[in-house]
Amino acid sequence: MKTLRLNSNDRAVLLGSCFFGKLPMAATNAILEDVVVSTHEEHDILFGQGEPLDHVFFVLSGLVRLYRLGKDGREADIAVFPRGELFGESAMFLGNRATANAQTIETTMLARIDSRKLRKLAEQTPEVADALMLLLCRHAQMAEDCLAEDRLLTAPQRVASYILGNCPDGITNFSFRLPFQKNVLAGKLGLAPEALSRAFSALRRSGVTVKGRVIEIHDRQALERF
Amino acid sequence: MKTLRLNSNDRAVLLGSCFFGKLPMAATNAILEDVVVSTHEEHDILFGQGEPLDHVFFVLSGLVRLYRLGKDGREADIAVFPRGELFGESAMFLGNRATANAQTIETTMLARIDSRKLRKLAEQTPEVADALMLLLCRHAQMAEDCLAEDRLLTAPQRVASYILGNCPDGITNFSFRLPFQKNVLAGKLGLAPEALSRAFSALRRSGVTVKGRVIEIHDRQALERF
DNA sequence: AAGGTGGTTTGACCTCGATCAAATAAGAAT
DNA sequence: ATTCTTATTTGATCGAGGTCAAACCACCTT
Repeated sequence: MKTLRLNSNDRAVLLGSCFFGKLPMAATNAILEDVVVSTHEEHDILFGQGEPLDHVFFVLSGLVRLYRLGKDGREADIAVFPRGELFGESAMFLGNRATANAQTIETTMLARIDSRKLRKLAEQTPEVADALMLLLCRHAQMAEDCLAEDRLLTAPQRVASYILGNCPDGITNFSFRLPFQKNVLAGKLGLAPEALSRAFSALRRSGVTVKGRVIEIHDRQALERF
Repeated sequence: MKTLRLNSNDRAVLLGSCFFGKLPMAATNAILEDVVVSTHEEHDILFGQGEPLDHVFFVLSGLVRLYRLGKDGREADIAVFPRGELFGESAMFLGNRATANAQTIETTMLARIDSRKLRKLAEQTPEVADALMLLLCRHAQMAEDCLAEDRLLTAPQRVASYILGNCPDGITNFSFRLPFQKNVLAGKLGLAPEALSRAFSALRRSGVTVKGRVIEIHDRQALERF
């Protein structure tokens, strides 16, 4: 891990992100003032569950996985964060202890924001507090969505739902590229890689074609019915 | 459903709760000023997923279940809220639309707080914003915990974990009464009632006795190892 | 081209928990 | 207490998905 300073491309990513995009310039500048940038190899461990954690992380590039460990060493993914996402914010409200493990999935650049400072800023600036509340809310929704899908849908249905979530409404014919390895998608959906593979082949009958990382949809309706 | 005004017992529950307990008196009073109380039969539907929702709910007494519906009509519980808990806050940040269905599990009294007002108050009062952030964070954690348990633990392990969550640390011999029907516990743990029953009987071998709603633990260690 | 290396797929098997059906138990009402 | 109704338990069966092993494939290096 090497630490650097923000370059102009980093600034663009930050300013274009969902969190910073809505903040007043003054607040953004105050936060960015003493941000630290760090680069990580793939599979770097960023922090572990229960460890002290006094920053919030912003993904400048790459991919990060949040997960919990079972007693037997098995891992359960809680969330995956691509570029432009902020994570680790819950530690800020829970005694500065991480509530999960975090690991980079690929080479990644992160901006670290001091949580004490962010929190103080939230106290003084309603917009910052509001952005934080929205962030927390979105993360809660992500977890609830996952939970509901795990409980209500079969593996092929979860995959169909993921595909549809990447397909603009009203379009029947569509194709896109997975933003990560199938490996990772499997984890995110709570499946073993084998199960994901079988789910894809089950969806082939509903007009889904998979070539490497590229997914093609030929019949949106069929997918929605699945 | 009948609507009433706050009586003194209601006030006590509100003031003693986790959310209101930490607020400055002025803020609490401002919120309570135009709270509306409603009473509900068991199994009353409070709101449905996607419907407009412009309050936040506080449970004065009774029990409320938050759940999502599958295409086939099956239900997946997201959370269960006993007396003293606040719920429905996420709608406030997501366009005033409910993100799940809510139903009373038993006869229930609710206090309804106008979300516009609460939000305005959060803007003006850092303590209110802070309490809201903590609430959102706790709800996110609940969902993440559930998700991780679903993915990492078997049914008996999840039940063991639930029991341990109700047992003070360091005590080996302990007994408590379930705060709701087994039915409800099953839903909360993402199990069919039959599976919960079988899980209990599997735990009998680890020193857990179940008589009606009363759970007895004779060997905490054994339960933790399970 | 040959050989690695690691991701993905396929096959075989097995376990967990859902489901359906039936038996019991536990409350509630009379 | 007796009866009625609603939980809970138990039994039997079945299917989804995990696991292990092996085949396959793609991409990279030499």
